[in-house]
Amino acid sequence: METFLKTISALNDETRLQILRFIHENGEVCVCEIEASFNMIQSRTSRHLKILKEAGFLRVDRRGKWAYYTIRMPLDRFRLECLEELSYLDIALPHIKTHCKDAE
Amino acid sequence: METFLKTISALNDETRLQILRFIHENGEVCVCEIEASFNMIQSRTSRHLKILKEAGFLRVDRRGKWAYYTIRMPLDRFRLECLEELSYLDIALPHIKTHCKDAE
DNA sequence: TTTTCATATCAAGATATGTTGATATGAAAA
DNA sequence: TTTTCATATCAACATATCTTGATATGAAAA
Repeated sequence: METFLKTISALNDETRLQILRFIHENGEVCVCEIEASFNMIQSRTSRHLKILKEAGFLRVDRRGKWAYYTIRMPLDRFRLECLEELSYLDIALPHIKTHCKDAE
Repeated sequence: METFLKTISALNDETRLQILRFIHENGEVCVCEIEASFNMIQSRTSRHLKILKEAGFLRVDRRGKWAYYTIRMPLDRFRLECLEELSYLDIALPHIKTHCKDAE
């Protein structure tokens, strides 16, 4: 019950649905790429990623100064269904951009 | 997107998950039965049923003074998946009771 | 080392959602 | 008709969640 509610409440936000689908489509992305692509402030980006991670949708890989997020695999049946349903939705996603010094 | 969020947010509440599963298990129930079984005040019961109905999970059938709620059929794939996932959860459900005058 | 950069966390305010008690509606019983 | 009962809705308050700006952490660069 608790786990299910955590999964559901992670999906209960338009921004997170966009981020989740963005990662699903772009593969591994770092926080600064989401920040730049969505034009969102850093604390907000970080918070949403944390919620998606703790709900079991994402995993992080820290390399150097960066944190790379990907869809956690394997996903259980229900989360996979959610992701699939998400992929059918009419969501306007930004193109991937970056602003890390690293990339200049 | 809007529809998906409505579906998700309807599930984002422990009370509604209990009610949804209660109806799934008991078939057609009237508002007063939920009220009595869950020992909940009427306005609260009514509000949650409305949210579940507007999210596409339930349908109402009004007969005389009573309103009978059932799982809406057919359910689309995603809502069905949610319902199935719900059926696996460890949720303590009350036994069905009634308090309608009608039943005395 | 000190500085810089990417990310995480926290506190405060804004907004959304849930609960309750009171009232409205509408159908059947008296 | 008037009353009673089942249900719906509303207003007020309580609680949860989101957003922002400030600060903390930790790794690489200088």
